[in-house]
Amino acid sequence: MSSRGPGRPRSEPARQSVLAAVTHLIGREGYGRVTMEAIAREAGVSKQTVYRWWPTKAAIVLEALNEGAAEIAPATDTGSLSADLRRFLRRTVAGADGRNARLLAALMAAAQLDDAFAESFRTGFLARRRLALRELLQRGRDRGEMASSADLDFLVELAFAALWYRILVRHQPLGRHFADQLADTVLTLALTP
Amino acid sequence: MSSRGPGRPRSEPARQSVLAAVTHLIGREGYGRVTMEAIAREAGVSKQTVYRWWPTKAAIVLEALNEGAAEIAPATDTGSLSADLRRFLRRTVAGADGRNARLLAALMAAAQLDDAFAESFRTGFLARRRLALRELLQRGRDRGEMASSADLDFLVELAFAALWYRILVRHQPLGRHFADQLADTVLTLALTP
Amino acid sequence: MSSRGPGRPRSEPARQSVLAAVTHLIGREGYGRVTMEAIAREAGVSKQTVYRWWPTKAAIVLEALNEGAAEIAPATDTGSLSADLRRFLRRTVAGADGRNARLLAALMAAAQLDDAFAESFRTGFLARRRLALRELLQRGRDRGEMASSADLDFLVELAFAALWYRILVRHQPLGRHFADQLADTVLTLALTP
Amino acid sequence: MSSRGPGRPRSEPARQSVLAAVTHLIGREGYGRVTMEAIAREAGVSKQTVYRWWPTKAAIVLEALNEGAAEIAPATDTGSLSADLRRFLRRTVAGADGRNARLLAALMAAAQLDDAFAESFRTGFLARRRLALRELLQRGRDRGEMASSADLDFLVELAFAALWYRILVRHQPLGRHFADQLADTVLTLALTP
DNA sequence: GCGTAAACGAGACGGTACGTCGGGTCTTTAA
DNA sequence: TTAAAGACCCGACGTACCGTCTCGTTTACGC
Repeated sequence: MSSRGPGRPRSEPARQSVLAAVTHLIGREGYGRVTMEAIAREAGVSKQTVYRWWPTKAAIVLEALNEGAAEIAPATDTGSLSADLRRFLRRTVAGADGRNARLLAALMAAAQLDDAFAESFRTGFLARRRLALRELLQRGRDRGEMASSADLDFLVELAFAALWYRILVRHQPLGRHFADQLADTVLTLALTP
Repeated sequence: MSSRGPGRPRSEPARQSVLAAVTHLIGREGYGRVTMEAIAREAGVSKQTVYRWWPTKAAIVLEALNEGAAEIAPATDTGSLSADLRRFLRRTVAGADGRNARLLAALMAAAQLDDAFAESFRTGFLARRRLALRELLQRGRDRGEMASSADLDFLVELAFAALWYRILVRHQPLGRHFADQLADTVLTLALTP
Repeated sequence: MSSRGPGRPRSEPARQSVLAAVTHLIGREGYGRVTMEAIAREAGVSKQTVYRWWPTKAAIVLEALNEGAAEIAPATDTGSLSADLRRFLRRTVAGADGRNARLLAALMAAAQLDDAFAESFRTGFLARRRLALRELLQRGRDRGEMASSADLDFLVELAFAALWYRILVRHQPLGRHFADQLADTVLTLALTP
Repeated sequence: MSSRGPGRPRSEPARQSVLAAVTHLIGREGYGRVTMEAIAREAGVSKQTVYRWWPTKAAIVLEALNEGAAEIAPATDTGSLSADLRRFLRRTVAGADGRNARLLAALMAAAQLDDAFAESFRTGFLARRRLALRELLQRGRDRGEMASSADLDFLVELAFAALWYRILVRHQPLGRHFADQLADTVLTLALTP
């Protein structure tokens, strides 16, 4: 059933130690100073094995981020827009803190340097996260908790923009207070005609 | 007064052709694919001359951006918060469009890769622009055009966050409509207690 | 009798297609540009199968050479030193021409690069061929067709040296004329006290 | 006069330490086990510098050989064919002994693996050495010390063939005795009609 | 004017990392 | 047990840029 044809199967330990290595190295050196060579060395894996499975450094980081769970905060439906929003943003902000902040910043930087990666990052990562929040807001609008004239896409963009600005500029902390402030802001705008 | 001691003076043509080269190359290849080597070649200048005057690629881009004018939009005082805000954001958004968008995105990416540059970018570029907008809002508050409880720093952050998100993600255009939408948003939040 | 124990028997077609592949590839690319990888690919055989039966590229070439017949020219005894010599050298020169020249040159090159192979090549290939000619000369001496002071080993060495020089340097053709010229030379020296 | 234009001049120490490194490494490891990487490392020179000046390993060896003096034995004219021949072959054999034997064998091997190098080796190294001996023999013939029917090219080929065979096969030593034996042989053949 | 001195172009230098290739080995499924 | 397939670790390949270092040359200034 799980037969995968002939040939030596891919080494799962190798895969995981590469992901661990990239996370560790970026935390220690910063994305820009991490090389494919160093990743392979740190992971105890040959360069060839790295290149066999990932085309670029950014692709490894992306997989490491997805692996570390922190999947998109599931928009559990509490029945209240306000509560849903608070919960979603708290989870999202928490997931972008600490070690992950470095990885996320690195990905956004990589997207500016590599057009091919930018495309996959935009549609495969950013857009999916925007969509999750948009559906949350849509539910609120369907329940009549929002001015019908509200521009949902703009509100979603505003929330993620604020989050990314703190990730990239790092002049203010990411925390519960920030998440709640953001939720209040979105709610205020949603209710204003 | 203009005495600069003995020795051959710095070549202004060389300086300008480096700035032109970096702008041209980033537009054509993208920041990540541009090398110091290529900049010198394209500018018809020796590598040494480049390194004599700029420590990093990012420093050249920063100077090219300042050179191309587009200084911080001067917050001319019209007497009305609404009008000031509209004017400021329209100018700022316009200055971040087109060719400059690539340069700005490159700078933000460089800041993620190089901690030393990040510091100077944060305090010398981003903070100064935030300050300009903050003073504009402060004037409005002093004139009583705003709820006294409004969090000015947060509003400023929100405006620039939205701008940077579009610069970096490029999923929606930067334009007059976006600037006005942003101005309206800030104003709404400023008036809501 | 032909029982070779349990298990799948060695594939004769695989063996032959490896030998054919190595001959074909060396003719097309030259020994140095042929890789084990390419041999396996060209032969339609897995790399493991190649390594299971031959330790090195040179070993394959050596087997290919022996396979292609051209065993040591048998020193048929005509009763005359002159005729024996002529016949032996004509056959030997002919066997070193054309496609085999490339293979022989490759073997001599491999012997310079790999000491282990050099040893087996020296004693298992070169020495056996020298011995064949030496015995031919010895028969002539026993029959009194040669000055008793003649240094047989030196004459043998001279003949093969001339042959190998043409194989390796390729500035003059290998042919019947060359073989006869060589035979005359050896005979002249054998007769001169 | 010796002006070499602008730019940093080539480093003579670097050049010489590369030549020394290649000689040392080949003596220690054998030509086949020496890599460009190891040459650069041993010479304390960057790989780029090696590749800037020599296209292949063989080219370095060739230059090292010419550098180590041992230029073609100058065919000083003693007035006697026999004496000239003896002197020439003694010098030539001596120059092919010891450390140089490894280098020469390596060059001949490289010529079998790389067609481009083969060409330059054949015409730039081997042919020039054959020519020197040919001129020596020609002088002898002009003085009437040789049968007029003698095939000079064949005699030259025979002498160098014998030398190369010992270099490559290494079954007998290169020494004064061998050189004299060779001289006697050539002389005998030159005198026999 | 004439020397001093800095900036300039050219380009070689020691390095580091790139992305690829091939070497041998190992691990799977199929015959 | 052998075979095909193909992943594995390893190390070298030849190239691209890095930032630095000589060179010879040019262009100001101050004596």
